Amino acid sequence: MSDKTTASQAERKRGEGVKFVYDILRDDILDLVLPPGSPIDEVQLAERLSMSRTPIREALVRLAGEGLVTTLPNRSTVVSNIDFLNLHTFFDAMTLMYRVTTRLAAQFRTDADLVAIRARQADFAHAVEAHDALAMIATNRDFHARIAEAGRNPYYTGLFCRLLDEGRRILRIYYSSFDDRLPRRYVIEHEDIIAAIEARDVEAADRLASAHADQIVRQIQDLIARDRRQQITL
Amino acid sequence: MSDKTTASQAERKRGEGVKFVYDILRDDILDLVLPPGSPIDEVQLAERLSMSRTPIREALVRLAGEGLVTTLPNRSTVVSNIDFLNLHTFFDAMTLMYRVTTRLAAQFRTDADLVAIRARQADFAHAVEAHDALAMIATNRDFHARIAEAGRNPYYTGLFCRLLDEGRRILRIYYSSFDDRLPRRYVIEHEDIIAAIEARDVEAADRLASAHADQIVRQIQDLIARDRRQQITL
DNA sequence: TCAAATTTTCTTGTCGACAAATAAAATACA
DNA sequence: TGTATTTTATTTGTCGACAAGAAAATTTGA
Repeated sequence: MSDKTTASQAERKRGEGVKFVYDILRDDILDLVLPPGSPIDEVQLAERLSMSRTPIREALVRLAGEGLVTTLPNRSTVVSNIDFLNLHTFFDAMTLMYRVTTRLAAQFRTDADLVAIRARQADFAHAVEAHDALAMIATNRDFHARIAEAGRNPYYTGLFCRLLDEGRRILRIYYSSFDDRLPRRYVIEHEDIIAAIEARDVEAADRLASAHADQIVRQIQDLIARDRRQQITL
Repeated sequence: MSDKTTASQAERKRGEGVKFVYDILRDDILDLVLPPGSPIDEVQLAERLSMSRTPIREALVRLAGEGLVTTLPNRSTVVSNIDFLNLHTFFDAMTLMYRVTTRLAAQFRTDADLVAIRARQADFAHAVEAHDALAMIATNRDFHARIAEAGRNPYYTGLFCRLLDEGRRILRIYYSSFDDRLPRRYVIEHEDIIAAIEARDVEAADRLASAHADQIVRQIQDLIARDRRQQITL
């Protein structure tokens, strides 16, 4: 389990209990520390975090609302499965949100947005140079989430972040197969997107985001196909 | 408050408590029985529904996840406000989801979907004939939600339903101003959309959904403008 | 030996109670 | 009279406990 759990022994402030459990579980689910299908035992969690079951249940309700966890009535709650059969719906929504949020960012971004976006891009470039696949996944997510924020449509941002998180989970499965050639292309594509947003060029932003999304979708599909071949050869 | 609350005296089955409160609160919020800003007293609710605070809190957490309720730490939870200043983000997302879901429905619908969609349209037409504005809002929502389901992308369906619900709240404010000429146009537009979905004509479905969305957005904007003028004359 | 029925164990959903945090009321002070 | 401070009251967040359901284990019967 996550290392943070051991630090939980320290006394927590009142009203932060739910958020505390929520964050731990969420991280563990997205990092696949808790892989899909893992049962979540309330009692066990309660004594490990040295708190009552009440805040844990509320955190679980919240996670269930985001689809990260599935609650079977009167039976255990488990980490939601990844629906590999219908991944195309995920890719479709992902691509659309990439486009829409980047468009809006080009339209509504402020200078402060640009600064923040560039900071995330720096983090991403750093992760790529360090060949740290996990950090790449996380920083890429933050980069695009920040662009979405600059677009200032909370409905899109909400769905997009959910999709990015789900993507984090999917990529995490195949992260071992990463090579270092493709990511460099991503860095350049990010730079192009930033340039379009800075120039307030909506159409260019749309085109670039679309291409970028296709790129990512293709990579994931390649990783899945490669993985499938490996499983067959074994 | 909702009439259903009185029926709550009857004994409920174990495991349905949360859903019970959730449904009641959700309906009351969307029907503006609980207008934006209304405080929600856990204790009061608990004794009114004759149950403990635990399931009520869990229902509130769920509602907070959907943005229908806002929880101020250590203070009361209130019904979320409608952000009239940023309604354009709502309209934008709404229009996009209308288009995307209708497109996908034209692409993936089954015959069973068509039957179900037609049934919803019948309900809608009935509500229009009866000049029942509230029923119109509800049946219109169900009609489009069913189309979204036929599109088979749960990410889109999820966001779309949220938007439709929020729209239900907004329309509810102005429902008194409805006239009976516009709705008939809606019925015809619905029929056209159904025809496009049946013919699997993706482009036509997109075009019609787009026009339909614009129509609805324009109507809401008109209602708001009219309301504003009335407020000034008063 | 295997299947059906029964018992046991375990987990969840709900409850009532308590303490911290905040809001409201009351008091003191200028 | 109006403002600052203390006191009271209300409401939330958390806790431990209990009972209903479901799964696992056991027994019974063929």
